[in-house]
Amino acid sequence: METKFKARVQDIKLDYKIWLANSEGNGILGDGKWRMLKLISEKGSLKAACDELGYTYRRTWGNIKKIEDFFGFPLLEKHRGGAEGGSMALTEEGKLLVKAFDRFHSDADAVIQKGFNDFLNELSGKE
Amino acid sequence: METKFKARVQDIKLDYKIWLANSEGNGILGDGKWRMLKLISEKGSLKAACDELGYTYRRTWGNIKKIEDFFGFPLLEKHRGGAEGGSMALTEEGKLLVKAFDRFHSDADAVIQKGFNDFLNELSGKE
DNA sequence: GGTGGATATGCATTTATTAGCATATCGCAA
DNA sequence: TTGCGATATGCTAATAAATGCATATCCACC
Repeated sequence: METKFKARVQDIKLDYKIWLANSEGNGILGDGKWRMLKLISEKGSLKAACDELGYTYRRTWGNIKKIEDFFGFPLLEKHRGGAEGGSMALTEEGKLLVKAFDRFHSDADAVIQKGFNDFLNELSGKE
Repeated sequence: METKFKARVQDIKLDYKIWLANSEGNGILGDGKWRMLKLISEKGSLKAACDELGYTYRRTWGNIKKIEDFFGFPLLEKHRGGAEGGSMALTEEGKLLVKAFDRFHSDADAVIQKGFNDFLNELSGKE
């Protein structure tokens, strides 16, 4: 049985976000900051990562501080000065956090994508 | 092997949102609006539902309009006037949409909760 | 035919987010 | 020892989002 939804189904996109929050419900680490951590690590530089993603250095720096304040230890080694001006790299803890979130996220991606397909089928009346 | 994260793990909460968007990426229907639709249906009234959830009538009305504009047909039957002042009830399409999103959401809830537990264990160094 | 209470909608105001500017610090290399 | 480029941080301006009025419309019931 077809439904009125069928005609619109191909225009429906799915989006979702997962994030960690503190006990007051304030966001600590989510998709955006996670991707940023990975890119900083890859580039070895906060500035370079911000330039690539189009984020402001100021804001991203504040985000990193929030995450580290929550955990109570640094996720990034920061180096100032030198020929290159400075650099950043993930600490061991930073690497572990990114790796764990990677796995979490890719598991969630798969399941949510499948659930979305089922959802669209159900809307269309295919079951 | 224990990690520095272990001491903070019990303070990490998980939150996530799933929503449908149009092709421009604008949000159409997400967790909040979905819950609101269900409550309107339950109460038979937009005003009563807003009062209960603490949302403003003005804003919620606009949200409903956005959803219906996207789909091109109504999800709610609206009645004005009468002894009670007016009422709302889900249309057949509205019921189908809520039901499909219900299933989608509960599937996602289960998997994400499990993924989060695994994530915390991984952070703690339990594997 | 007037009342009450909910739907319907515009608009001004307040509040929260984000962007952007300015400026200080650091340390290698020329 | 001076310059360069990135990290570090305060503060203000611009945007976006939500709130809060105000007001009109509708209609069963008395």
